[in-house]
Amino acid sequence: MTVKVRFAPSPTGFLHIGGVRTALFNWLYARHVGGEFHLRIENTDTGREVAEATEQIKESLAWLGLDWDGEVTFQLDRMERCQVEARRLLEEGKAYEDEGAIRIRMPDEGVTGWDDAVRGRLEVANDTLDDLIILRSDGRPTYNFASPLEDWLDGITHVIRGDDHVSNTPKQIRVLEALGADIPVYAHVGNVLGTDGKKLSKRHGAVGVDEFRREGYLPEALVNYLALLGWSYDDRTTIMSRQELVERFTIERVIARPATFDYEKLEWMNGAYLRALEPNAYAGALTTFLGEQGLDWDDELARRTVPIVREKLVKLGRYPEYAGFFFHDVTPDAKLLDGLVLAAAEGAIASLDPFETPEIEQALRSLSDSLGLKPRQVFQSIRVAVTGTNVSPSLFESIELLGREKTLERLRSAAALADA
RNA sequence: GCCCCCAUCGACUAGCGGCCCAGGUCACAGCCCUUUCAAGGCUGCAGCGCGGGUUCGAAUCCCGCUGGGGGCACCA
Repeated sequence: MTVKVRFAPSPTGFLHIGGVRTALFNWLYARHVGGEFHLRIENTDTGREVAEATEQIKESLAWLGLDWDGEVTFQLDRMERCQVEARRLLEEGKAYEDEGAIRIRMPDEGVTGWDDAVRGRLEVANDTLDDLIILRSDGRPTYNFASPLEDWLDGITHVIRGDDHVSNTPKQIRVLEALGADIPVYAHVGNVLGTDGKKLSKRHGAVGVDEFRREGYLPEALVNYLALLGWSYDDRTTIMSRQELVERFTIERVIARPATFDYEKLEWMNGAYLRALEPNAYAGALTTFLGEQGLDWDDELARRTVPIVREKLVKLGRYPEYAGFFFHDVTPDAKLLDGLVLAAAEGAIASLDPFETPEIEQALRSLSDSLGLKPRQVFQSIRVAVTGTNVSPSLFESIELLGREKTLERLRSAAALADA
């Protein structure tokens, strides 16, 4: 039997990082076993802006590389089928009418249980189960009816979802039984928590996927990081490619406990991925990112900054402030400038030939000797003058790339600033 | 209030009765490299929530407590 899983977000907002983790686990499992991963939009509640949210969700998944099989389905499209099935249950005596709505009968004695793939045996006393409304008086199905019904129609074999659905599961199992459907395997993963220990939600700031994209995270890094939230391969492996993740992912190694999302570790991992990129791929990611940021910076120049920038950047979002001086004028802080040093530096490198890193370095080093100053004192003033900040990429290489003309120009105007 | 789930360093986790006076990663601290630094290298700090059992032996099994999370709609 082919494994079929689904990711079923409701289109009430943008895709959250917690939801993405759920989608990822489903996707990894499907790809691992060679099964299918379906995307279903649970829009039973005819909310506004459904289309926009749906597009956003699809775009986020696509960006992360979580491709789905077949067409995206919408719960709303199966409303009629839900009504047909509800009437059938009515006729079979498994459901009854109540104030215009239809309720399904739940057993009063015994327990409803299942073998959860991550939690083991779970059971709930049936007397805690109310007769669930499956069809509202206006004819629309409720979530706990439509969702399992669709799982059945789609032939879903494994339901991998968040912790918060545990209490829905016995209800859905009873619905499925009444329908005469097979019960899928359920796997309930611990929720992703914010730094405050609360379940991640819209109110927690930058948790939307598009937000991470805007900040310059690589999808590979985000995927790798998320995979490690509630799952692990062994006791020492941290960095894993998408392919390795697919090869190694099993539900058996998913744990039940909730996990706190840690931005710092994500940043570290993103930096690791960035540094591992081939220069060409790095340049591609960078220019694409800058384009998405609406920064109309010269692609060719951006490509040339890659070698001197890649070692230190943790996320692309830091690039504009770290390397922006290559693309626009700077306004250095006069307090950090030494007019004498700058004037001397201008003279020291004005006529260098070739105007390249080794020559520049040599010239500036002998300058600090002749001025009787420590290299850092000299270099720091020049750095501020040329890059506009005291934190920048390697100074000599930056000067080479910036070029003679611009460098001299900046040294000159900074010197003027310093004297003033 | 009722129901359910969870519980190892600050965070993510390994551990499925002896290999653990608990291993890895992030963070943090110190040192090194060095033209700054957000990078790199090395070293270090830090944990089995508490109390009872079971067992020759428990982070690992059982019970209770505490703590945290989730759910109790004609929401999804």
